Amino acid sequence: MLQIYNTLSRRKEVFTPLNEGKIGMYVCGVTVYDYCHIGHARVMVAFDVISRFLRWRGWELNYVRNVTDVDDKIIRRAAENGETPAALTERMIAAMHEDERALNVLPPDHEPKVTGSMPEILEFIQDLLDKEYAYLASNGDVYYRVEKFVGYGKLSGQQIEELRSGARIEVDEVKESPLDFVLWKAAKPGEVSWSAPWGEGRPGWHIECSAMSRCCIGHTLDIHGGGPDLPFPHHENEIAQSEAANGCTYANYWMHAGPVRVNQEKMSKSLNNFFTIRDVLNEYNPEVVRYFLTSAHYRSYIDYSESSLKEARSALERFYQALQGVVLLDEWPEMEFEARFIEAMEDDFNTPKALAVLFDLVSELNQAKRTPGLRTQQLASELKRLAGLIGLLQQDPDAFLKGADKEGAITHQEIEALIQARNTARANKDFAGADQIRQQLLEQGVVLKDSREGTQWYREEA
RNA sequence: GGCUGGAUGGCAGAGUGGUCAUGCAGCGGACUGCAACUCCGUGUACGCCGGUUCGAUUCCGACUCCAGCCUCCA
Repeated sequence: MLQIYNTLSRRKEVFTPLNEGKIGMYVCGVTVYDYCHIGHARVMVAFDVISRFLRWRGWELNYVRNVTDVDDKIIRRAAENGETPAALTERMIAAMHEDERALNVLPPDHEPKVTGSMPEILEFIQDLLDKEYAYLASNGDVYYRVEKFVGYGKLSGQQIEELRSGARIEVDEVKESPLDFVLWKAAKPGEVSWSAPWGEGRPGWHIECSAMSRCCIGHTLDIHGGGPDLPFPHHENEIAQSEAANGCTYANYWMHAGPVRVNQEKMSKSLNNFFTIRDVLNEYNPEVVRYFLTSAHYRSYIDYSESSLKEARSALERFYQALQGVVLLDEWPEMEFEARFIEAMEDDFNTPKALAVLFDLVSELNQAKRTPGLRTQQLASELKRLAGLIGLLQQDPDAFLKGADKEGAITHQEIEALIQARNTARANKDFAGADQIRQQLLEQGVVLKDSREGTQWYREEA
């Protein structure tokens, strides 16, 4: 029985989809004016884990994640770079896909863009105008009439009176109420724009998600997800738009990932304290990053630091050391680990709990390895299979542990040659010479393991 | 100020009304020529104060502190 924490009710609820066996899931994606950072990676990985698990459990999932490719920041950045907005967004989308592939994040079923969804957006705004939930202001903007929507603030627990008293007073106010938000921005000279019955311009931020989720999934979403900063105002505004236009519940389960922090502060573009995914991947194996993001529950905050990445690396080393040298099977009997793993995952996708099950499996595997045989192979096969359900441990153990040859670092070939020299020394009982070679390799980050089958090695960091 | 969360052993991080989380690091031992890996063993953990209870880290209330949102932000 799957339970999901619903931001709307602030508790775990038993998950029941609208249509039996099928799930429509919409997740707010990225505004593509810059490279993705670790905060983005967290949302990508969280919903990747969720979507993989839902599918494996037999649900037919329609996973939609949008791309925001029209926005003030994009226009500004493109102008700074001396390129067109389209050229900028195209580059950033390609980079995003590259980052995702590195992190073993599977693509969503649909990835609609704002620029590709203009008819749906115009239709949606027209709906809201017709129903008088929207109005055309004197400057050509179209706004949403927030105070007409009963229940505004229900997702984030906001009271409309509190919001009103706290609202900023803006100069040159053309809105009926300070709470109203923009659905359509009238075109400024020289900016990209589209024509609409009410005038040239471009869509506001929130309307795209209401429009795209409606056309890709339907009036009611089973799951709507996103980052930690989205419940207010973005998702609140989406609810207002969609429920006013469609006359029914917008989303049954709201899921929000927790923030990534750096030095006790949220990592964000506005604080400029972010690490891009590609920066981090320069230093760490992508799976280390994925493991790091999976090692805490998706809703809790997580601290990005060198030590937490190192720890993730150590944990993965334990997994891969256990797997190393074991021949995997195609078939093997069922094991109790699966039930425990599923139980953890069905408890609001509790990956730390699921990983603890895998560590128990490793412990049993290591014990079994003392008398190698079928049991060892079965345990190793089961480990790789269960870890694969959340996108982990699919690399070749040697490839992970030894790492690829890098510029300026000692190569596989050089390492193997030194190991041979050392083994010759050992055979001649020249232990001082052998230890000198070991020390030499250690200084380059290479650790040796002697065993009956020969000398294994791995890099301390990859 | 309003709205949400959170406080667990050296660190990371689950969880539970009364016997084990788990990982990393540490310590002792086994294994090893020495190591590494691994195995065995090892740690007065649950912010503070009250209450409910035979019993609370776990339930309830107050307090303190921390974070997120309230402005573009995953």
